[in-house]
Amino acid sequence: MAKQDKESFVTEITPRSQDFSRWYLDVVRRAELADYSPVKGCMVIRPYGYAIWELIQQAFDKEFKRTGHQNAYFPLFIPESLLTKEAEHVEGFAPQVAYVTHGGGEELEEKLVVRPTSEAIFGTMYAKWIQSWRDLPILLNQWANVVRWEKVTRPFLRTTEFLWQEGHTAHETAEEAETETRMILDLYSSLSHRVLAMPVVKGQKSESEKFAGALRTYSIEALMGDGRALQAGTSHNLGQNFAKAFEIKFQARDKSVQHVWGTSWGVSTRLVGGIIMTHGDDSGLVLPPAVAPHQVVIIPIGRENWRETVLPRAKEIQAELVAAGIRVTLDERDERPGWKFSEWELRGVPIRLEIGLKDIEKAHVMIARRDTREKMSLPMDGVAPRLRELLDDIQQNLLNRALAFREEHTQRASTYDEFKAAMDGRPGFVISPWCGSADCEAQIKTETQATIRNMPIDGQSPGGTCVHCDKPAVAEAWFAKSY
RNA sequence: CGGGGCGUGGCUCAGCCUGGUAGAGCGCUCGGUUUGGGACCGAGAUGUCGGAGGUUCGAAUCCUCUCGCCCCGACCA
Repeated sequence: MAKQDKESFVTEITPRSQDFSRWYLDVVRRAELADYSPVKGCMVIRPYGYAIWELIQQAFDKEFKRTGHQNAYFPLFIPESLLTKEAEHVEGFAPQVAYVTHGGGEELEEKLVVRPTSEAIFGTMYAKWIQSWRDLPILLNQWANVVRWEKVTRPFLRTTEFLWQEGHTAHETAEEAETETRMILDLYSSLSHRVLAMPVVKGQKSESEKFAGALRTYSIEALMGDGRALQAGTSHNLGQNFAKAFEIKFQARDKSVQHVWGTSWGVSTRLVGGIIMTHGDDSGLVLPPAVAPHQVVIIPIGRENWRETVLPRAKEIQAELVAAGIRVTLDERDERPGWKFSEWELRGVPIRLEIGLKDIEKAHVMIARRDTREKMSLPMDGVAPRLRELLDDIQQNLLNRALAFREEHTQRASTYDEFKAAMDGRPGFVISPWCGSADCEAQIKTETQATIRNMPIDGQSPGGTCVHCDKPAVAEAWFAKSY
């Protein structure tokens, strides 16, 4: 706990500048987003945190459906033999897999793995369902929990069990699979910007960072408030790797028998952590209106009998806002207004609406926006459409602010000296040409802790030589220390 | 998994070195006064001191083991 000066109204939150990690944990705890559970590495997502996740889910799910995907549900358990079918896949996930060895009081003949991801089980079922090119494409998604045994965990950012969405598709041609992979990447990027107000860099992962078993992996990478990067979503072109391992075959238009081309892609509850670390400040959470469980909180102000004098009018305004499609809550608890202000700021509610007798007399209300802390007076008449606009403005402002932050924390380096200076200086992205060698990548990581986050698809052509060695560069890579 | 730190009421922590009836602030409950930026007064409730073993007449305190959390590194959505 850190005592604050009088100007920041919240106590028990460590200032960001003092200790970013602690600040993050304080916000998660104080805003009641999540709590530690009795199980190591597993958190309980509390109602407020879960409400944010539900809004994220809704926004993403809508886009998946719009682009032709259907939801389904596949089992939590996967027979060990299935997971081991794709060699690179097993190797990648083996250290993180949890096993079920007993059931019904007896030892199982074949161990079951608790899914760390579901390519194996989707692949197995796709092999049964696909016979003809007419069965393609198959475009499925599932919202599920997965388990990966992690050594170091942090709420939302890395937990042993986490919630996510995983899309699994099968296509007739390589081109279609690549189109799907890239389309999803674009969709993730667009949702990140529009809904989470979290700018991301779209790009391809290096060979060493790609998904185990994929042909290639694309990711969206966001920059957190402490200058570290967060992988916020991945989209994999699986090629025919899983199709061959699971014998997912179909008879093509030319009568030949071929393997399907697969993709898989996912975003997780990690996005909640991304929102916290992108927008939050020393007073707590700052939520983009699109994912704020309460977009407006109404706080009645009054002396003795505010319940009689102010509350009825507050309820009318609440009804007006609800009718306008705004998520609004009225805080009529017996607490002092100042206490409520702090409490809702800590929870990141975008707009606070204060209404007291003075306001009712003048037929206006007091408004305070969370992002800029600006206060203003608005006429009661037409308050709903005005707040609607204000919410849009806050959403846009948060994105702009995050974009500006990323600009300030993105540097270019063409020599290794410049690179190291940049990494030691202002934390953030450093864009540099790279030769494509895993050795260079590994050495840079050892020496600076920075990794290649990705290589932007629409990035500039590199030119010149690798930032680490003197071989010609093959790509322009975005480096950063990452979560 | 290595290095470091920490586990005492819901939260933040004191007490441990030097063993002897478990404490503070905040929060919570009740009553009252209050209410436009985290109010005040009064009265209360809340603890197997993370867990297990040991040493001792006696352990929050000493010893051993163990579990969990945090920070820094190696692996990952």
